[in-house]
Amino acid sequence: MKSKDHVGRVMDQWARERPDLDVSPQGVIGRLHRIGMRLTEELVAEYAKFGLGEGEFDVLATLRRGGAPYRLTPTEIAERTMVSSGAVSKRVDRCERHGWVTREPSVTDGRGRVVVLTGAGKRLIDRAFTAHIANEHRLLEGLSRRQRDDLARLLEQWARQLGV
Amino acid sequence: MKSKDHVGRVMDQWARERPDLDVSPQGVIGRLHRIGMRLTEELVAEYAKFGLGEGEFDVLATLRRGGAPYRLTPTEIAERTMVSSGAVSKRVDRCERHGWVTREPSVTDGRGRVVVLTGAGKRLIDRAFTAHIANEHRLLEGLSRRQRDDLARLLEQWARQLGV
DNA sequence: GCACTTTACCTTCCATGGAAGGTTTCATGG
DNA sequence: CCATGAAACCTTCCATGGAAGGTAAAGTGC
Repeated sequence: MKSKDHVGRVMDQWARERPDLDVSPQGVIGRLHRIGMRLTEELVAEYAKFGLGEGEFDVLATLRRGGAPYRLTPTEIAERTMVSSGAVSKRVDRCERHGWVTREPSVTDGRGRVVVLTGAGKRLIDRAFTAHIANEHRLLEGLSRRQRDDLARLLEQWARQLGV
Repeated sequence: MKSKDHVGRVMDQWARERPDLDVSPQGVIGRLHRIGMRLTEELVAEYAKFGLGEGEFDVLATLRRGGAPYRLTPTEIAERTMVSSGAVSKRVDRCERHGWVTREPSVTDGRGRVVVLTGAGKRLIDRAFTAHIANEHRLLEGLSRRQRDDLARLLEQWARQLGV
């Protein structure tokens, strides 16, 4: 009989204290939350090795995976990274300060600006992303190939249901 | 042919831009992260209906599920909620200001303090937690009973591997 | 072509959490 | 018993993000 994980113990406590409630959703949501916190810690530690915070990594990776010529508007970046426009402004500020991106005026819209990845920014994110993916492989080592596929499929369906 | 979710599209972009990398972990980690962000938004919105922030909810729920007499030290709260001792200090400050908890000196340890749930705090968290669980049921509606069980099992194994 | 509304981006203010350090108290070895 | 180190909690400082509001430029209706 293997011992419970943290969330299993929490669920037992609630079953005792609030037997009127079916807390089974915590088996999914509680664990997802807790795993997410741990994963974030681990990923952020890897970004830090390259002098990057989570926000900066997100901006550079979003620009990079968009492909040449590596240009996106702040609004596009906000939509793709699920943060507010204000957060994008500040993230781009930090990237700009380090010389990883520049801001250029839009040619088609006088209000618009375009965020452009610099050569230095591209070289940095290419190195950091390689390490990032290796790190993600490591974090998934505890699951078999089959289990990862099952998990990805279940999460994909759920993500689609939630509209994310 | 169903269309891809957001993370599926991101993975396609990386496959094109960085064909040298196996980005399959993102199928799990990227989706988990994105679902986690959405879930947090939804849960926080529910807490707010009771005048609670995420931190306060966490503190009150942790005290409540510990059972009578609803007393824990700040260190215990920090361990159970995965935040720093400084964060616990501030969370307890806010709960105390609202009269949901009190701080009492420890009888056995002159350095120690004990955080105690008040009657008002217990009544509040009991109402809020009932709504919280209903909310979690709603957020899982898109998955079948069988899928939720599979998901919970996979996440439990992964959580144990990660030590969370 | 002028008012009005909308859009895009940025700035300011506030809330929150982590890191590091301070204070008080406890435990331990001599 | 005292000195030293450890533990518990809190406070301060800093980083970050959201919300709300400001500014500039488009779009729209007349």
